[in-house]
Amino acid sequence: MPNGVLILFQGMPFTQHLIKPVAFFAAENRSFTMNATEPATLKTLAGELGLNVSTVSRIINAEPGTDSKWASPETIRRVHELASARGYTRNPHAASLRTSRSDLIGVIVPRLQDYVLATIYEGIDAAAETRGRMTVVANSLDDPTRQRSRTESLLARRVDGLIFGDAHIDSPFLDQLAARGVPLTLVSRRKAGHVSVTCDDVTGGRLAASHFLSTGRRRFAVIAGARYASTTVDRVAGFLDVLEEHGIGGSDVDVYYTGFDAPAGQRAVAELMAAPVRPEAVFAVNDFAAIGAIGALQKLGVVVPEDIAVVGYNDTPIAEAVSLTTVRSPMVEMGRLGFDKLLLLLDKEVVESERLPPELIVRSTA
Amino acid sequence: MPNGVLILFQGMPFTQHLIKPVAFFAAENRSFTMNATEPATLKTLAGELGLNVSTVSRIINAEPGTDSKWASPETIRRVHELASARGYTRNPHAASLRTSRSDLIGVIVPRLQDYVLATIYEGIDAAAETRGRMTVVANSLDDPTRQRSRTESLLARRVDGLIFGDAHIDSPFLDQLAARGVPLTLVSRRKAGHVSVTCDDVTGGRLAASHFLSTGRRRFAVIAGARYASTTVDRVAGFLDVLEEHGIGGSDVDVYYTGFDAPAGQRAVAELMAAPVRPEAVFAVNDFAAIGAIGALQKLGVVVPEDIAVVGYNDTPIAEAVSLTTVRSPMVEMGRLGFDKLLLLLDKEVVESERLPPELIVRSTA
DNA sequence: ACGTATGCCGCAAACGTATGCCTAATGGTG
DNA sequence: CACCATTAGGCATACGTTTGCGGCATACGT
Repeated sequence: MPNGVLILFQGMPFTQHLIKPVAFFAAENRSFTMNATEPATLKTLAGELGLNVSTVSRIINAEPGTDSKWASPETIRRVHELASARGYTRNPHAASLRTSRSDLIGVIVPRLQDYVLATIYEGIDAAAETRGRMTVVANSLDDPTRQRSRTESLLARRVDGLIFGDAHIDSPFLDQLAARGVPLTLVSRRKAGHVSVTCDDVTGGRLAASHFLSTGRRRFAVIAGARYASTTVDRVAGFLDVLEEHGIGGSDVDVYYTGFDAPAGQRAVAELMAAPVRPEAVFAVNDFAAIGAIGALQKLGVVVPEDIAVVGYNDTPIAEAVSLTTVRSPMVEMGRLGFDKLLLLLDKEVVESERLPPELIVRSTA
Repeated sequence: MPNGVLILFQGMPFTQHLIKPVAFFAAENRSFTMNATEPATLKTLAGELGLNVSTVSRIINAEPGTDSKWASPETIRRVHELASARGYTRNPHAASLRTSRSDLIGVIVPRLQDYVLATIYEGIDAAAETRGRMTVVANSLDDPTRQRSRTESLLARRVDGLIFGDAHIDSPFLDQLAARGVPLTLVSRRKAGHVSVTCDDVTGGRLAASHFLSTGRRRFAVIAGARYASTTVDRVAGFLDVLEEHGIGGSDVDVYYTGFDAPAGQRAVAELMAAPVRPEAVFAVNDFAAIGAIGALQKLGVVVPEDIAVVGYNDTPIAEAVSLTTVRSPMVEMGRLGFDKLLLLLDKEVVESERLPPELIVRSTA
């Protein structure tokens, strides 16, 4: 048998994904013929090295920086060398069982199909990746029953904490969860009594209104989402505030609570064009609703922005593509911060909510 | 102390999420004062019931249908009753450690921001939910390095199998993975040698071409995505096939490999309008690219479809909103089937790839 | 009456890791 | 030389499940 030959294993049973190509050593009368069909564990490493599992465990878990006083530099080198040669990866289930920490974070969003939430989730996941955590995401569809059931199944998987992107401003669900001691943070939507990272949506609504006023519009419609979302409530409130400050209100502004997607925008247009008097400007609390609205308006022969101006919200790529004037919200950043704050919460630190500033992006629809 | 009083615990330490409200029983001289700060385990249940953990385990794991011969009906009732009273949920880490199965499925997609992949993932997750599995998703951004690293970290978490939505038709990565014995299936994109569930993209391309021909167009452009994606390759191939069958080719059709999103559509238009002669019809292999293209065309004063007709692909909601003619692909179904086939694979069954039929949806852009 | 089948359940050993507590040898100090 | 601190590890247990292998009754067949 040749010395130090590299043998590649193929077509191994599926439980052995983690085995990497392994070098056999056949020296003199002594040869290690470790059972290559078994994935490397602390025990197998320790056995080969003539060490105790506890020693190997401590060496492997030591911070790379800290000069651990648990072993000699030589031993540490040998351990790391063999570990990487055998392709050792810690069994997270065993570790979690021992430590009762899973390093898993659950994320619940209304729907990943929604670009906004998908982007926020990317921010969460990016932050998790840098911190060595993994995330598990679930769609609640904003349905209270599903919110509960998906939450319970994530907890049953022993996630360390939860991030909600689907908070309902009027539901006791999150309060009950917090009372049970579940660490959680909120992103995108806020709710009193919980740590949240949101866009400053009141300001966002104000930006839209101010822009319309500065271009001389006087009659308005708002295409709003669901009433239970703080995003809807705050954006509408900010918008109406500014109008009121300029003495506009009452019959000069109509709010349509339809939804956050393109079809919702179409439905809203169908409604508002049926009203006795047309608005001169439409504020949609979501880009997709805005685009749906614009599509419907154009189909009716309405020219945007000459006849009716439109402003959206979030500044998704599609907004840029169709040249939609919109309010930019920091989606990725909300996700990142939402995750970071949850981590602080898990460390028993005190954490405050945060509202990130929006920015008006003027393009050609308003 | 009152009898059978219901006590609600609030503000418990965060490790105890799973404890549900617990009923204390104080009867005569005997009173269970179980340690309410500890989550229920098989041991605590068994202790309270005077049974052995193995018995409780077998009862709890028995299929609800099968009349297990492991315990008397009365005992089974008592176990289930106490389990639900204590809010018992199995510790999945302990179970996985024992069985070396995690019931976790890893999913890797180019990017969840992409509506198409997000929808496919929803199909996967929906299927997983009905089978009692959980999924973990990661973005690869179609970057080979990230594909590998995200795959390895999912494997390190001991997923039972993987579903890829980002297969590169020319990369050996998946082959290497399969050779290591990792069970996997592909969705959206196919690759020779692996089980995949895709849309019949060749047919989809043919549908688009036939439609253009039937409305009298003779000069074409294709906005294609990345060359490494089978979706690009197949859709373009089907499109060109039909043209060739009608004697069209060569300088009468240009293919622009830009990307799958709206900005890619804009870039492609910038290129194709700079060419010496304009196309009469544009086939975009993705709705978002199509919308980006339409936006760019309109900005240049080109009227769609009179000057240039446009057909997209996938039939996303935004297509309906802007009245885009497109080829519908069964996204959710692809996800579902991709998951189901992986489960079959895990059961060592033989599984075949599948191509689902597309459908042309004619609206007003072509 | 005796052997066997069945119903009902317990014993004990893993799975792989983390961690509190020991120990043995070495080096330094007074 | 006696004593103590440091270095370099080992021992043992617990985390919560699952599962092969019994074991003891009672019922049943001959």
